[in-house]
Amino acid sequence: MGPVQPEPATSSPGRHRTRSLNKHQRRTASTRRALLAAGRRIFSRDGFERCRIEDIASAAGHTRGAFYAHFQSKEDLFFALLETESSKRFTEIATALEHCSDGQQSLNALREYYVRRASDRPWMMLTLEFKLFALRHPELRAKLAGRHRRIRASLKLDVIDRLLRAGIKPGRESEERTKVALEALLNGLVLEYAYDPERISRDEVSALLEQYFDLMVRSE
Amino acid sequence: MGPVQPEPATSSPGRHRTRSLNKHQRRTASTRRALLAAGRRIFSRDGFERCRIEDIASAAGHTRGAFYAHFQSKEDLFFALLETESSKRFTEIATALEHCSDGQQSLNALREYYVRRASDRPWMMLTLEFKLFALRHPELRAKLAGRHRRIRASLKLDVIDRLLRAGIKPGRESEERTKVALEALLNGLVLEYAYDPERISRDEVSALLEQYFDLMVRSE
Amino acid sequence: MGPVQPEPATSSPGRHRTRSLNKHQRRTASTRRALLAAGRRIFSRDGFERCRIEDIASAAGHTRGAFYAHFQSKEDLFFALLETESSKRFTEIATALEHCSDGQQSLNALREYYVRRASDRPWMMLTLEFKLFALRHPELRAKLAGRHRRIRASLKLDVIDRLLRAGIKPGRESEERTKVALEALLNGLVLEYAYDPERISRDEVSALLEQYFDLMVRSE
Amino acid sequence: MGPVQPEPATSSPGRHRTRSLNKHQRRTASTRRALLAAGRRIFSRDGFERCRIEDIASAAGHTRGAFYAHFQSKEDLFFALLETESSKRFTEIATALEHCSDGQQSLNALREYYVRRASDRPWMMLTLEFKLFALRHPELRAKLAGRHRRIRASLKLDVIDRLLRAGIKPGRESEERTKVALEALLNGLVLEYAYDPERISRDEVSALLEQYFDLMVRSE
DNA sequence: AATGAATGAGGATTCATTCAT
DNA sequence: TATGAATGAATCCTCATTCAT
Repeated sequence: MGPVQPEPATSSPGRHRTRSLNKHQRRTASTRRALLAAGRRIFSRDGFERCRIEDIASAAGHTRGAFYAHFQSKEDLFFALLETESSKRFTEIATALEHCSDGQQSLNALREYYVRRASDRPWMMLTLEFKLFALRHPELRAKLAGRHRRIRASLKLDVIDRLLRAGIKPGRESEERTKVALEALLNGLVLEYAYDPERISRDEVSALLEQYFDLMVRSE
Repeated sequence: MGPVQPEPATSSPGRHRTRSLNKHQRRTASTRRALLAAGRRIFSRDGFERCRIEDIASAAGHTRGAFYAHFQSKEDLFFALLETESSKRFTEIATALEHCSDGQQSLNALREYYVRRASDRPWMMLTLEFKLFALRHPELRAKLAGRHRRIRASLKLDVIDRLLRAGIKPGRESEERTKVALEALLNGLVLEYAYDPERISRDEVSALLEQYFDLMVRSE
Repeated sequence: MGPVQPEPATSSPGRHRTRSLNKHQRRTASTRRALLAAGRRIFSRDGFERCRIEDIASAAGHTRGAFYAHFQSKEDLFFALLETESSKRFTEIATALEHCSDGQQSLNALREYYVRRASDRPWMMLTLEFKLFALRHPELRAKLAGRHRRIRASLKLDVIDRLLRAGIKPGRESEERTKVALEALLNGLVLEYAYDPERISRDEVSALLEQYFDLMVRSE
Repeated sequence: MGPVQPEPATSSPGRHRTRSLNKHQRRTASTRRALLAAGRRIFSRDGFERCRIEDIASAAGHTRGAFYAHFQSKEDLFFALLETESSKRFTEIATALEHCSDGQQSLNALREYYVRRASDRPWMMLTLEFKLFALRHPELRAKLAGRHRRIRASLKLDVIDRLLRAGIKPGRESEERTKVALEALLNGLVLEYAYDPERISRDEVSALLEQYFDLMVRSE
């Protein structure tokens, strides 16, 4: 993706062709992006089984044909979303943490990021969807888990681990356990809030998440 | 058929009919029960959209026809499950609490019940399924919520509310908020455990639940 | 049917059994009658293909089981209806004609009967249904036609032929052609009236039938 | 694809798209036509209830999927047939009448057209089918009648009314009544002929229709 | 004879996917 | 690359018929 960037205009005759290709490429990439965005929205709204490819395509302003020009199958888009969207999130955290000078600041940034994730309902629902998908397609569980692992590995997220290790009460919680627990409450609360917003408010969700983060992470 | 009767004096035609009906009824009830049990299993395994009626029927040892003799549609069975299974759970708690003599005992029973629920994966997955269903069928959300409310109302569960009110740290948490939060973590952890049992163990799940229960409920 | 009538009470011990059987028979016959009546109504309302056996049974105040105790299949009831209802009609005409002393009176009776048939919509629709059935089940057409023929033969309807022969304009129309034409207009008008009663009134239907009868039959 | 073009100057990309669309459109239209033709044939042969969509599709040389790409349901095709076929007939008459110079000629054309309609059995059976459908689906009767009315209105058929008014015996018959009666006999005779061609011949049908037309329409 | 639960074949419809353009 | 018609497998649901009672 990176090295494909063109060196600005050298060969005059090839130039037109190159530009035109770039235009094509740009259009292609934009279609793909649109499909991914639509997939994110429709998958999270309707769920993997229920959503129709036609709906995704038309939400992206295209037709089924465009979909199949970019993705092999419904599943393929689903996995592509896992990849791109997961990367996006992880990059977000990494970027946020890079701007912090000390551990305390980092921990605060992490806490804030954690709480704010609850507001991205589409992504939360999609996350849920990935897990449900894995549960219901045992034969693909390994594949899904593998991708997940690869994504994490490709982004040096050990920063978080180190942070957590620094933050968590010594000897009481493993980082993994902490992450799972936080993830679990986040998932659960978002679902409850989506299910019945009158039963619990957005602010209450935030407060509960903060409280739990502090319980699980803060040293004291 | 006739000579099977030990007391010939009372075998009036009316009685015969009654017995025969009972046999019918017994068979009917047993089939319905089998279908509900199968539905519980298959729904929680495959999800509402993905599961096929045929699978439910044959898991119950019957054919599609039998299914339709008892339920109008997949959705109908789904709602019937919400009803019967929810009732079953609530009755369980109520029964457990009735056997307690004081508040402390009751609180312990509640805590134990809460943690144990994590082991009933089918029911937990089904619960998740109900919520997802409501999210994805907005037109049926009201119906679902209404049923849920009616079920709760029909079982005097204010005991729990009173208990929680007694247990929770004064002024910090409402009972409703407490219940939602506990439900959320339970749902989330069960899902994570189901998704990847190697990432977190059953004991860790229990420990996290106990810890959170104590955080949310115990007065001090 | 005729010789089945019991000789009134001779053998004392058998008597009870005979009576009881008669009761049974009477009830049986009554169920059968009810099913035939219901079949007539439902077939003419919904058509052969569309109507459900359950609807017929419940219209007769019974369940599917009773239906199958009396008829082999849907088709069987249909043919039974052809038989009983056709006989009923033919008997009606025959009876009406028997009470006439001369040809003119008979012709008038016939004319009146013809016009009045338009009011028996169920029977007219059923007649249509028989014809459509034959058209759509070529393999059963012969069977249907055969039954029809046998029914006619069993009732000396040559009276009508003789009458028509006397009435119709000499040398212009065969009796068969006359009968077909009259039947055709009757069927067609009843259908039109049923389809859109605002387009043509019941009185207009009668008037058209009378007019056509006179055209086709009256000598002068 | 490109070099097939004889005139390279005009083959702009826009044009290519237009041609390509036309080919698509042509194929689409042809499939639709084939389905309508097949529907006409199969509906009239088997009836609305009895016929299977698969039979219609394969009679058109396609599969079920193609059917659903063009029509929403069996009913949808049925209504489309009502529309296209009715229009076709009405256009036929209108065209025939346009070529007539005086009233007498027009009346003869009308008479001839009326009698000839009896030979188009598929259309006659379909007409019957529409009426039966309306009778058996009361909730759709208004819709059907509405369509029928709209079709008639869209084709200035008052010519016929004027004609009939000129032809019919003064004061005796309304045009509407005349049309209904003629339609009724036509329907009825076609059905009888289809039911048992040995009972009445095609020539006899024609003769009866001519005779009735003259009775109902001719001034004298 | 009558009930009604259960069967299972049949048919409508949906939708992921292919393919000609 | 993108379109959209067409395919055909998959699945819901209906209903004639059977069968234990």
